[in-house]
Amino acid sequence: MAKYNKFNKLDLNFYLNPNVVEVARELLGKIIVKQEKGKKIMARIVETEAYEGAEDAASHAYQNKRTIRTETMYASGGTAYVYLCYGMHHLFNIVTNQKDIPHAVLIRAIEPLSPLPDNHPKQKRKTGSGPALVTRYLNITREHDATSLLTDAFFIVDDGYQVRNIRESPRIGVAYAGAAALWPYRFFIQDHPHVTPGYNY
DNA sequence: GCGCCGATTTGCT
DNA sequence: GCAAATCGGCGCG
Repeated sequence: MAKYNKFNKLDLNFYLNPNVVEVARELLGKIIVKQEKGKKIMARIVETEAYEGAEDAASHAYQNKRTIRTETMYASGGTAYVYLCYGMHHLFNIVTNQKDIPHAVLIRAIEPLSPLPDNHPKQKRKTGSGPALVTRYLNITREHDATSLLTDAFFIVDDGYQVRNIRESPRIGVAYAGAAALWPYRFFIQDHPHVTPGYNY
């Protein structure tokens, strides 16, 4: 008899994968679950980007650079890396690979699976259709930086959803990164309505 | 519908 | 001082 596998939490082994590009692709279709103060919010991942640490000029950890901000990238796989972008937006990344190898996957867009709270700020774009809108919907802030994704409060599950049309492209907003700016490290579900506007091709 | 630009912290020169 | 893994408001015509 087949085991009923409907909400299978991703485990440490998933996050320790040494190939961060593969992890970025595999995260498409997975569900982020966050439970805090009695509220549960779920969202399906529809767009990601891989950041390949020391060898990647687009990464905060290029050439193994260490700062207060990026120290979290050197944690073990399965850790959340949340940082402030442009002085006002929180961006959520998932650290991968083993400790001291600063690989991470940026969650660029999600499809909301829970209702919006009454106090959700009104916005122009679709809910979750950009990296800062992902953290706004899920209430992810720097308080979650360096926290584990293997707890019961904040984790990712595979519900068996099969992603049909995966597309790839260069990453967004990293034109300064020389040759790395052209690497096909961005993955998204083709024609999904919550992918970053203007980049669904 | 598009392009310009401001917001506002972090990190490097 | 300036640019950054961004977003939304404004002016244009």
